[in-house]
Amino acid sequence: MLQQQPLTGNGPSNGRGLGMSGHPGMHGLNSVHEASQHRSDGGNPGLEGTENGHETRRDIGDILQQIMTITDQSLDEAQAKKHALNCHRMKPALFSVLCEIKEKTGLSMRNAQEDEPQDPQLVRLDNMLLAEGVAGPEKGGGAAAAVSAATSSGGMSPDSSLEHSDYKSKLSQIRSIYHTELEKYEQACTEFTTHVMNLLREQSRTRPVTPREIERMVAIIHRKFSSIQTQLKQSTCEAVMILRSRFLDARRKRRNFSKQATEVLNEYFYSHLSNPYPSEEAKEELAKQCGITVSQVSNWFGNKRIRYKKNIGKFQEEANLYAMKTALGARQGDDSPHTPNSTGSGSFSLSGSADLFLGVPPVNGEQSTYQMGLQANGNWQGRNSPRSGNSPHSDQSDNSD
DNA sequence: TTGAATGATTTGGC
DNA sequence: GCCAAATCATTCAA
Repeated sequence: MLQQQPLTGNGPSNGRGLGMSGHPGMHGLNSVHEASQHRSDGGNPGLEGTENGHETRRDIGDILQQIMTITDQSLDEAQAKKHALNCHRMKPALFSVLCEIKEKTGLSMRNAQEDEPQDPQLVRLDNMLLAEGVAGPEKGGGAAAAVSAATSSGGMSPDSSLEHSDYKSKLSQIRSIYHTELEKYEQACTEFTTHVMNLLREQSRTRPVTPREIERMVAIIHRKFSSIQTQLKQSTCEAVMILRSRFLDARRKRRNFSKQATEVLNEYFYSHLSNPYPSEEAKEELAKQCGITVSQVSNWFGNKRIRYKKNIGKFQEEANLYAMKTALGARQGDDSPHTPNSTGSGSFSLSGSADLFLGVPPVNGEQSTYQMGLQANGNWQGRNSPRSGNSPHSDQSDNSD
């Protein structure tokens, strides 16, 4: 992990005895040793406490000589020698020169690797986790997203609140695990970084370790831990996706409408059999009464029309039932003040109009499609095509089309 | 387990 | 954007 940079001899002291061409580490120091020996007037190691330049050079030669022989000594001797070297008065000067050389050569080699842009995949993962309410402040984002998704697809059934709380609790679990793991990684990263920094500081007593080098090392560690975090984020995203598909897929979670809701819809359908196309306003009203969405009302009428048309005979009994029921309601309405919800039809104009009795079979039991509101060509009465400009609703003045 | 019922989605026309 | 028609996917009763 820690690399001793080759000292190439491009430093400021090149040509003055500190040229370290071609060999990393101690080989470089060997060159220093040789060079200094050449320039130390045949230098005699061991001379100390001198005041002129010659003796200074002898000092350097002495230090280098001691460094070169330190590995040949026993551990105790080496420790003692190391201590002596650290206390040597020339040590700081030599050390700073080595640092300077290393800094220059190291920077030129590594500049290209730095300041790399943020990983776009990580950005996407972060955004997604934020949107799902897993990352960032807990504000019910996931649950809100769940509700929004379910509503937009028309899948909000009356008993969906239980499922949402289940979804919410599962999402909360994922969130909790994610944050615990993230915290663990961050803690491990901090601990490891501190450890490495301490090691480097310790090593800096015996080899040149620049602050820049420490910074770079910290950056490398952070990058490594960041890649682990990316994996964690990816797994979390997958878990959220699975959760979403399990809880929020409208098809998967289809629920039959309540009996009362079906009754309301059927009542409207059979009382408007000649033209079973509720206006936007009527759909909204029906949706309100049934506790479903407008799009669900549209779906229901779409399905009902097509299924009714395909098999009128099958729906005959149902049609009669609702026709009689509504007629009865209308008659009661004549006798007493009309109660909008008495038949489940709310404020609709279920006036026992002609539509109503189109569904009642003739006495002889025969039933024509015309009487059922369907023309021979398969179109509904008053509705030649979906794009007809006039309102298809015989008893509803509005037409949102 | 099976088949009918039913709500949702897709496709194509207008 | 709404609708018809076909289809899918799930629920539910036998």
